[in-house]
Amino acid sequence: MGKLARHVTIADVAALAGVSVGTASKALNGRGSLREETRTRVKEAARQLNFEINAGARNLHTGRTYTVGMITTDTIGRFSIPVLMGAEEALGAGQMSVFLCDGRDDPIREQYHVKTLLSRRVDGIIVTGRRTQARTPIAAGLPVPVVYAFTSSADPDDCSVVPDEAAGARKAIDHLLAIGRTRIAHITGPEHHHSAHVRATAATHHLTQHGHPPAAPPLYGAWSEIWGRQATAILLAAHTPVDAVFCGNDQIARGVADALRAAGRRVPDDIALVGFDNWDVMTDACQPPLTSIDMNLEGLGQTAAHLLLAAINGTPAPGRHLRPCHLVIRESTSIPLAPPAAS
Amino acid sequence: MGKLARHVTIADVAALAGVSVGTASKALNGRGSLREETRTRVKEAARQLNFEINAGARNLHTGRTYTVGMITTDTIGRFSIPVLMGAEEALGAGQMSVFLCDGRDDPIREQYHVKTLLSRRVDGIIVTGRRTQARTPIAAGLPVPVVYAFTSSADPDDCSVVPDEAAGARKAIDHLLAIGRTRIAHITGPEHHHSAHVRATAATHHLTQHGHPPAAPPLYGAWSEIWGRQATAILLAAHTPVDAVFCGNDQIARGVADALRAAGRRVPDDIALVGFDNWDVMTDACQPPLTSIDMNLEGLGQTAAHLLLAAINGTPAPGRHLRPCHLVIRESTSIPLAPPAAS
DNA sequence: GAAAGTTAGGAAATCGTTTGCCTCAACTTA
DNA sequence: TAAGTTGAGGCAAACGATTTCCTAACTTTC
Repeated sequence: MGKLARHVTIADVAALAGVSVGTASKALNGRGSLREETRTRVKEAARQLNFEINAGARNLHTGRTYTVGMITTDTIGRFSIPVLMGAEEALGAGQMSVFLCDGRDDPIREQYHVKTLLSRRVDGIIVTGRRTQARTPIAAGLPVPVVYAFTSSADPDDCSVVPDEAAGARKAIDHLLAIGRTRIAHITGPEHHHSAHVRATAATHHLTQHGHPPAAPPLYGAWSEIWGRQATAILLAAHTPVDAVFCGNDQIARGVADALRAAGRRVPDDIALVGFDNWDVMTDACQPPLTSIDMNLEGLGQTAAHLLLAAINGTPAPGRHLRPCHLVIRESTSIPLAPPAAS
Repeated sequence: MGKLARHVTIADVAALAGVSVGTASKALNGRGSLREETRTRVKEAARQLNFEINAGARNLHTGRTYTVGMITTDTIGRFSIPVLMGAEEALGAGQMSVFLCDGRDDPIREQYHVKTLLSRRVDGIIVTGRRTQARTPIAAGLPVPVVYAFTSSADPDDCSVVPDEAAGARKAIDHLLAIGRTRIAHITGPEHHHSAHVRATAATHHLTQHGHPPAAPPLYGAWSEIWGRQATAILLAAHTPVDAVFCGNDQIARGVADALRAAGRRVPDDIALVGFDNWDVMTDACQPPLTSIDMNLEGLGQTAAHLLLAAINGTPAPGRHLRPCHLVIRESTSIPLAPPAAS
C-alpha cells in the first residue's frame, strides 16, 4: 500500500518547470501566449509529478463544479439503477461527476441531501425513484436546475421525464389483438398504485375502443409472482373464457405462466401472455420466455441528463416529457420473430 | 420553476448582519469569542438568505473534502447495489458524500474515473464489483486510501472486505445434514467462476469430512434458472439417489424447484433445497419459499465504509477481511420456523 | 486614576487555480 | 539609431471560506 503521498499542486509543477504558477496554469490549459517549448516542459513536469489538478480550487473560481446530484427518493432499486446508469453515462461524457444520494423514502433525509448537494455546489440535480407517480417537488426556488426522471414532479412547470405507460399498455393490447386474441384479461398490482391504475385504464379503454372490452374487470393485487398465481386461480375458477392476459408487470406475468402451466393451459396456444417492464430475469426464465413492454429506463436517464445539461447551459425545458415504451416480442405471444421494427 | 437565484456567499451574510466575513465565519462555526447576540444575528441572517456554505471553498483550506469515490468495476448490478447502499449509509452518517462511477468492465473507463476522483480530491475510494474474485489493484501508490468491497484486490496488502463464501457453503451443508439429508448434490454456475469454484469446493470438502461425500460431482453450468432446470433433468436421468440439492445461487435453486415439481418430486419432502444469495425475488416466489445463504452485502458495504473512514483517519487495516454469511431458513428445507437465532 | 487584564470583532494571510494586466526583451521599421 | 511592435512570461487580484494575529474598548485592581 505504501505511504500516502501528499497531493501535488500546480506550484510544485511550476517550480520543477522553472516557471511561475500562472504560466504553468496557462501551459496546462492551452491559454495565454507561451513558447511551445515551455508548454511541453510544463506538461512534462506535470506528468512527472503525477499532477492531478485540484478541481475544487478551480471550480471555486469558475463558479461551476461539473458535478450533479442524483437523489433517489425511494430506496435505490431495480428501476432507479438503469436510470442512474443512463444518466451517469450521459453526464460522464460531459465530464461531470455524480453524487449519489439515497433518500430511502424519508423526506427529512431527502432534504438533508438537497442541502448537502447545494452546499457542494452541484450544477444540477436529478431526482429519481421507484414509481412514476407525481411527487411533491423536492424543493422550491433552488439555485440550480432540477430534472425528475421516472418519477415526476407535481409541479407541471418542473422538468420531468417519464415513460408513456399508457401508450405502452396500448402497444401490448395492439399486439394481442394483432395475433387474433379478443378475450383479454388484465392482472396487475395494487389498485392505488399509479402505474397499475394508468396501465389498467389505458388497456381497458383501448380494448373497448377496438370493440373487444376486457374479458373481466382488471384484477388488482400485488406486484408479485404469488399474486400472479392467485389471480390466475381466480380467473380460471370464474370460467371466464380468456385467450390472453396482459399483466401489469413481469413478475405477475411469470406467476400467471406458472399457474396456467400447472392448470394444464398452454402458453401461448391457449392463452397468450404479455408482461410489463421487460425485466430479463423474469422474461428469460419464464416458460415460455415472456413478451413484455420495455420502458427504456436507461434512455430515460440519458434524456434526463441531457435535459439537465441543457438547463444548466441556460436552455431549460420545463414540463412533463413522455418517452415511448416499446414492445419486445417473445414466445409467450407466439409471433414468429420478425426483424425488430424501428420503434 | 422561477429564476435561478445566485448562490449566497458568507460575505452576503456578513453584510446583512453588519459584521466582517471573519466574524460571520466564527459565528456560524461556533469559534472565536463573540457576543451571543452577534452569533444569533449572523445565524438569523444566514437563515434569511438561505445561505449554504460553499463546501469546495471550505475544503480548499482544510485539505479534506468529505467525499469518497465509489467505483464499480463491472456494471452496477444486483450485488453492487446493496454494497453501495450500505456504504452510502455508513458514510452519510459521517457527513461524507459519495461520487458514483460506473466502470462497466472497461479498464480505460476505470482509470479515467480514478483520475477524476483524485482530481476532485476525494478522501478515499471504495471499489466494488459483481464478483468476489480478486482483481488487479485499481492503481498503485494512490494518495488516498482504497478499500475493496465484495471484490478484492490481488495485492494482499490492500484492504478488501469479502463474504466468507466457503463458510457460507458449509453452513448450507451443516443445515442439510442437520435435517437428516445425506445424499446431497451441488448445482452451480460456470466452473471458471470464482464463486462457483469456492462454494463447490467448500461444500464438497465439508460433506466428505462429515462422512457423506457428494451424491454426484458438482454440476457446473450457468447462473440461471434455465440451467437449474436442465441440471435437474440431468440429475434425475442419472437415477442417482438424492435427498437434497445445494445450489450455487438462488436462480439455479429456483430452476431446480420448478423442474422437480414438474417431475413430480416434492420439495422438501423428497428433496430439500438450499440456494445462495438470499435474493428475495427468487426466495419468495419459489415454490416452496427457498432456504438460502445471505452474504449480508449491505453489511459488507458498511464495513468497507468504516474501514475506509478509519484509514482516512490514519488507522488503515490492510488485508483481506472475511465477513460471515448466514443461513436463512424457509420451507424448502422444511424445518419448522424457529425463532431466528442470533447469527 | 493609571496599569493590567478581558473581550468582541476586524484585517489579512492562506488554501490552489485562473486570468487580466504589465513588463521586459527582442525584433521591425523608418 | 530611435521609435514602435510583438511575444513570452511574471505579478497579483480574484474565488469563498477559515484562522491567526491584532486592536480597540471595557473592566478590574491597587
